[in-house]
Amino acid sequence: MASLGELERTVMDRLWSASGPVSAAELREGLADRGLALTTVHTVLTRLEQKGFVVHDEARPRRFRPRATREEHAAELMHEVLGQAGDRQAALARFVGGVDADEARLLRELLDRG
Amino acid sequence: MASLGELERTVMDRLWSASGPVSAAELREGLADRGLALTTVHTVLTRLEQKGFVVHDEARPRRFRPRATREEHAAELMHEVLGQAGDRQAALARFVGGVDADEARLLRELLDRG
DNA sequence: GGGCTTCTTCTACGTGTCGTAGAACTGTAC
DNA sequence: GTACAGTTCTACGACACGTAGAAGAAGCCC
Repeated sequence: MASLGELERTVMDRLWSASGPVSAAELREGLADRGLALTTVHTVLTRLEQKGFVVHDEARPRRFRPRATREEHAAELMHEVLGQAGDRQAALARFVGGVDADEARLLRELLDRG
Repeated sequence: MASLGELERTVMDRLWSASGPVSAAELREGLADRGLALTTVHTVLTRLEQKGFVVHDEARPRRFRPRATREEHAAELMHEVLGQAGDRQAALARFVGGVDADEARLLRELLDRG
């Protein structure tokens, strides 16, 4: 699983927070504090696309969006981590041992529903 | 959170699989197929220690062990991922949506026990 | 349709991390 | 106290990432 650099992560955050597809120029505006060149934003987007985190449409100012929602992505990552855990059940046990009461309640609900 | 390189991960795997603390020399034997120099193993262990994954005792052939079990580590990582998920509940929902029946059963048990 | 502007792609460079290990130092055992 | 094993220091090549200029492609206006 490819991990992300600091700017890459920031860009993903912006994409996830956005309400829809975003152009490189718009992204750059959102990151104005960093004073990045437009090409820099493009490069990062291209790399994120190569890694499978981002897709773009064919419209002329290209618009980029995350391949998955932030939550889908988190869930995927969690499964990935669990998969490398050796004893999955022990890892799950440790994991649920660390969730707070509200989340435990939510988990019970979700399990009953499914 | 610092992520690991390929050899670093391999070394962690060996440490997690070991029954107790392991010296650099023993580790090197276990990785004999790679034909690594002892200093290489030491370097990797030192870096893992800097990153907080490994600790060593003060005995003279230093013995290294993981700071946490593989499962503790996985659970920590899962919490970390969850923490960056934005909507934790949505992420949890996605997550439990992806566990198989056996694990769902186990989760229910664990939640009832806690 | 020819040029100006904007967007996209290609290429490159500096820096940091990781795999790798020699050199230098330190402790242990006889 | 010297030889040997173990440890730390230092370094270097490769690759990823932040960064961006140069070059190429597309749209726009007259």
